[in-house]
Amino acid sequence: MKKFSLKTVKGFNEVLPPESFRWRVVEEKFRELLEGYGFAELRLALLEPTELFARSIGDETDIVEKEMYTFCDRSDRSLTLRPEGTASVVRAYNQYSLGKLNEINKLYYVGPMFRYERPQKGRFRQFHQLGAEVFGEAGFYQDAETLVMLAQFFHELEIKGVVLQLNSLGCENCRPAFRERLQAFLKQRLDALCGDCRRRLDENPLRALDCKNPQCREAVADAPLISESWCTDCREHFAGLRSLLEDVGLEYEVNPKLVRGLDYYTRTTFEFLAGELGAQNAVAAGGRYDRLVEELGGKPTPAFGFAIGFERLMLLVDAGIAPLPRPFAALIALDEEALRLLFPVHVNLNRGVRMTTLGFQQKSLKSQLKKADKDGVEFALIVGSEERARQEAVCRNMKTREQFNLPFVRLEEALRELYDECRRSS
RNA sequence: GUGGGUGUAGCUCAGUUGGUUAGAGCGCAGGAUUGUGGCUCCUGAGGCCGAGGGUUCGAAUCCCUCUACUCACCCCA
Repeated sequence: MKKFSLKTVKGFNEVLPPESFRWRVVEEKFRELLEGYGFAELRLALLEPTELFARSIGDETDIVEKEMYTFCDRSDRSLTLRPEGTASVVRAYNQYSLGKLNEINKLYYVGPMFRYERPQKGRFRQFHQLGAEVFGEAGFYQDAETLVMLAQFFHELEIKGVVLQLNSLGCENCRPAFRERLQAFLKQRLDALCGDCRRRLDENPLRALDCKNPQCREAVADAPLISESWCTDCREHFAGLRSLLEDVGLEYEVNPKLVRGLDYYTRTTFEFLAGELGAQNAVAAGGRYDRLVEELGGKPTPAFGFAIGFERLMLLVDAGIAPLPRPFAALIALDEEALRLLFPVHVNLNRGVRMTTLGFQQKSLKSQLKKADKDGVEFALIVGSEERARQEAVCRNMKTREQFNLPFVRLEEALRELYDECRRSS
């Protein structure tokens, strides 16, 4: 490998053709689906005041503690490249009083996020998320609609083997009691816990529940479950969601130890897991966060949201889902005069559709046909001195090898007709 | 932050116990056919063998350091 001194920063992910075409197709499907459900796009700042993330995601989370790209600008303000989207959406919701424009707000976003972690499969420092948030709906119908919509997205992309896991973290009324119970339980088993879990015992004991450390897993195997502490409202919310999902036939697993790494979640939390992804197996995740809008200075507003990891999603999407765009015909000029003749035809045909290619270097007919074949065109239109004498181009069907003549005066028209004919028959 | 693996052509990789001028496939360019693609054949371009140091008569090969990439831990989408 050649050594270049100028290259991308470690973990900063770039998307090159032909992969970029596939990204576009998948992103377009996401937009169509979301907009069909009444979501509107939000294009937000990538850089935010650091305190926004500290207050929303939580001071004690790994993201805030050690994964943020934080720096001071020239006026010594602490800024952070967004590590996730929800905080910014909520900030915007409050800043622009979006709740006053519509009672219900359904918003989505697409774009890069930044976390300073060691890159590995399905994980980068700059990565991309497709995300959405709904504000103003407290009931479980909203949870169910969003989950079904996500399942439909995976179905449209023909992704198999994605499993939905569900849990409920309770609410401000019942979670504190559970926290204390869990803390008491964990304190009895302090010796069995890993350093991280011990450290988080006071601030965020719930995290011990989904710690991957084998010893911790064993220690919390018979820990009290949050479901035992749910208040009536939380119990009804979760039961309502489950029965709705069953009504529409969306399969799921309840995972009572599913705890999200961000502090703002209440009640429903979920992950869509894909075994193919290896260690980073969550392709989408999210949940309900009924307190966050208020905590960031807005009016009390219930909310539900999710994010999909774009890179991880693309690892699951079969290449066949997004065929590469192919030009329809190759215009082949064998000399300078032919090139001048074909150039206007070329530029007139390629508006909005990839109709033609035209080589400017007047290479041999053979090499131009070879190129046309590689491009996968349907027809090759050849113009050289013989054709100019006749005022007719040779048009070659690349599949059947049949050739016929097209008068110069109606080249554009004839190519359009051929194109329409091909599209009808395919 | 902690481990493991790997760096040889644009890509995927061979390269024997250390031994002359470092190879293949694919891709790219040209030709076999003075103007007809896919198959075949021929030719060509393209390498500081990741970098630096050491051992040796001699290093892609052995040793050390660094670096990049990668997988995993942690955590997350």
